[in-house]
Amino acid sequence: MTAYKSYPKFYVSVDCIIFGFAKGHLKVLIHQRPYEPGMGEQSLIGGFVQADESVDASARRILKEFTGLDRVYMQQVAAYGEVERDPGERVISIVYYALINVDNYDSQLSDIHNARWVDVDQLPTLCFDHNDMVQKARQMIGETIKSEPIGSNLLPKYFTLSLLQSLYESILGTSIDKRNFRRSISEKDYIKPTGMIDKESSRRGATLYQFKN
Amino acid sequence: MTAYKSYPKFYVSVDCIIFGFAKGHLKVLIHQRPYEPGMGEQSLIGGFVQADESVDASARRILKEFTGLDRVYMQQVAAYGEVERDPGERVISIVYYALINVDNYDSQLSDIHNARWVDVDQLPTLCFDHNDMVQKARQMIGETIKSEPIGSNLLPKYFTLSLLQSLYESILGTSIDKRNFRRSISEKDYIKPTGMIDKESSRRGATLYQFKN
DNA sequence: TCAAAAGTGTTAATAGTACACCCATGA
DNA sequence: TCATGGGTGTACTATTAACACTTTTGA
Repeated sequence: MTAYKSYPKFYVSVDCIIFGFAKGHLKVLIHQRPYEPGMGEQSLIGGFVQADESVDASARRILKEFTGLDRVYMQQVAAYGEVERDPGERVISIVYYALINVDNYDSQLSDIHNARWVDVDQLPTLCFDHNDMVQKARQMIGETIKSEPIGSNLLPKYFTLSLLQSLYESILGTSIDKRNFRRSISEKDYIKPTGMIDKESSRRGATLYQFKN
Repeated sequence: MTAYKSYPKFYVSVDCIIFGFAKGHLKVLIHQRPYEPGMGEQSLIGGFVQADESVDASARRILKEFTGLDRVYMQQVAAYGEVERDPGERVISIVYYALINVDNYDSQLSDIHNARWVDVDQLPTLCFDHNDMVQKARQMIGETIKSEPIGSNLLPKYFTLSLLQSLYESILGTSIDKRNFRRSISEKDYIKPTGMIDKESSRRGATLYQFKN
């Protein structure tokens, strides 16, 4: 037996900040909250931790419910534990972000939940503390992308250097010099040219790259 | 009313990694776990979140119970949510670290709880996932001290540059060149000389500094 | 022929690293 | 007088930032 009986228990939710990259901008998947309190307000994708699953597994389950995706790059952001953060009942939320390829998920699932992509720089007011969560997650990916090739999770298999640069610019919220960017990327040795040429986005055509291994 | 009734609730604990700096080494305050499961095992300082307090407030309360200290520099580390992490019952733990001055807390309180300082590089095996927690927290302060003057929380009011350097070395786990260290610190402009001389730690005497404002 | 995106090097500034000797003092 | 920790500067290397023009091609 344990000595825990005298302590209170709490609902524990998981909120997922699902990032995607489309039309040159970093996007977040949001939907309308389907239940009270705050029904109809804009909300991150979330759910409650189940008794038999770890919090990490809960985040993976919720992501799969909304996207059909498994084995996605996810990281914990933080726990949010203010007493009144949910105006209905006390809920402690543990937040994760996920990076997905917007061309490669089950959009029927997200449609069922009325989810939509919104530009991270033009987020509407979300319910509760969800805007804070997005801001923090965005800072985290900004730090991470400086040292790890997490862009591979957001881009199509083949991509041009210009697209890759626009991803970095969108995540970091800065503009980057093209020559400096290309040099720093080539030094990092994450990507390799495929020999294929993309003719869609320019007349001249641009070399298509892919992430290594 | 809320729609949450069908979801399970969980015990939520807070574990505090209380860092101090003594005898040239970064230390952590640990004690023997006072209840089952794992009674008598070495453990971080922890407790359960109460119904009417935020998780942050819970961390502050626990810190105060063990040290008497208020208004301490604390940061959330992460939430730990594996199903079996506590072998007794399901407990989700939210971890914080705190930085305190070892000369300036109520050691009677820590004595009551049989707490003791151990070198972070010589930690015994702690219960559950507590060693993982310490490792992660230590990485965090290593990152933070590179850009923020958090040393002010760990050092006495007046300190020599040698002591400050030994703090950085202990946190980062590296040795630092004395001249390079002094240059980088003076560029950062965190500290100022007091004009006082410390005669304790050297024959010649060393200038005592303090953190600005 | 021109608009639009692709591609390509050099220089300057900054930050970080390596390295060795003299000083002041109390025991 | 000597052992101990205090204090100081310079050269090299690596990283980052600034900056502009030519190429290709489809419309």
